[in-house]
Amino acid sequence: MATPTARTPRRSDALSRERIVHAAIEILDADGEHALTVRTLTSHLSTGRGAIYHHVSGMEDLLAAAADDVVRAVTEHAADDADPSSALRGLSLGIFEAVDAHPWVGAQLAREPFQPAVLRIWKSIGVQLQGLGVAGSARSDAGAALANYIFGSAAQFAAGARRTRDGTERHRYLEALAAAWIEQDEDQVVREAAAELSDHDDREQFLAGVEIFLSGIATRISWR
Amino acid sequence: MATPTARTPRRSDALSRERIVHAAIEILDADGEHALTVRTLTSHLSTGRGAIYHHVSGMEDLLAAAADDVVRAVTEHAADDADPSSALRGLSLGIFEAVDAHPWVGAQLAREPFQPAVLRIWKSIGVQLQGLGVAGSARSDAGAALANYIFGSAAQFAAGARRTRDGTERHRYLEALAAAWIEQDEDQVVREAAAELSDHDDREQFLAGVEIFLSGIATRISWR
DNA sequence: ACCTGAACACCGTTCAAGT
DNA sequence: ACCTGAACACCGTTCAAGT
Repeated sequence: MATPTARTPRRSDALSRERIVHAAIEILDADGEHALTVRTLTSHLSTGRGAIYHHVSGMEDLLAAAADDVVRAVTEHAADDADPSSALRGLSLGIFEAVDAHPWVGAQLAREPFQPAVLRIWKSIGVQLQGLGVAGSARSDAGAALANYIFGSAAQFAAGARRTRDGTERHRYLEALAAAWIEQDEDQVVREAAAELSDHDDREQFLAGVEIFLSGIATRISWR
Repeated sequence: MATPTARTPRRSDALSRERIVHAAIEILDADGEHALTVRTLTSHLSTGRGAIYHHVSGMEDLLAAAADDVVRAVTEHAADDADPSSALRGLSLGIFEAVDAHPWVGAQLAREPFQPAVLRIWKSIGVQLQGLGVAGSARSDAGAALANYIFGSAAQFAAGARRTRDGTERHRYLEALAAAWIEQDEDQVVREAAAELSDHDDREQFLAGVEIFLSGIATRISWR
């Protein structure tokens, strides 16, 4: 008996960890972190509530796997660059842009230190620091400094990106914030910071921080 | 008619924002972030569920106020130091120690960029950078770099502190983690990082990162 | 004004029952 | 083995009713 042609309609694919993680990323990207619940996920996948627990251990595992998917794409690219310093710049910027596109990743990276996505970033940084000739505990220290700077920045930017996805809304939001800030505290340092706030560029500021870090490392290497 | 003596038993003080925030800190310190719910809080205060909403706007406000209480104690101390660099070291270490004592603060600082505790830290850093002679957008950049490094570190350490409050448990945990890590990835960089992991000191590593940023900032000042 | 506690509209996870 | 969906044990917030 002849089997049906290749375009036999397979109305629902079997559930798998991969399909679940992709569905989670879709929901997170479309409607944000709050929107991902077991209920929205299983309805998106047209399946029963308990079904996902055959493939992921729970919500924590799912969020970690989703973030790892996004981060993997970045760290794989970063390995291309031959110069360690520019590889570190590229890696940092890649993570910044991934968080900009997927704000939930920023919050997730700060949540759990030993999740796969975080280990992946630590390793990428470590490889490049090795290329710079930093070794032993100096490498751990430098790696931790850059990684924690990236995670802290990612969490802060993510909160901003969540609130204001378009530019003009963002500008208005920051101006209102700066005004409220000055009203609360008249100190000159606060006033100047508020003035910088509404037209500063997150991306430029983030990269400036990476340069500060790289300068700091370079100084300390030359001390040895 | 004589009023009763001063030791008239007032069995329950009136509710206030301050009392609510203090009760929240007690619960957070004693049993961790998961333990703070409107139900545990109101039962701790022997009051009705809705009562707290007369004094705080909700859970987010409450957590932000609790973190601000802890951070305020640190930033007030940090202003004492006359030398800006050592004031920045002292401020950083103070926040590290506050997070060590109150791990929930680490998670909270990464959650929301414009909460009072975060603004307080930004301002303290800004004042000291002004003392170092850093001005304009260089000050924003340097301030953001150090602040985001502190926030990222705080979130990572907090997760560790949450898991392992005593030293031997911690050491065992890190050794198991290092072993799992090596098993998953045999790369030499990972192997070396794992070897550093189980006997590294979070506090020393954090302070090493502060030095890297201070070196980087100093280098860039001398460029101008 | 302040407080109460029931009601509302949700959560993540488990598990007996089905296929 | 994989999936279903009801049940369980929770959440934060609101609000009519009390004082």
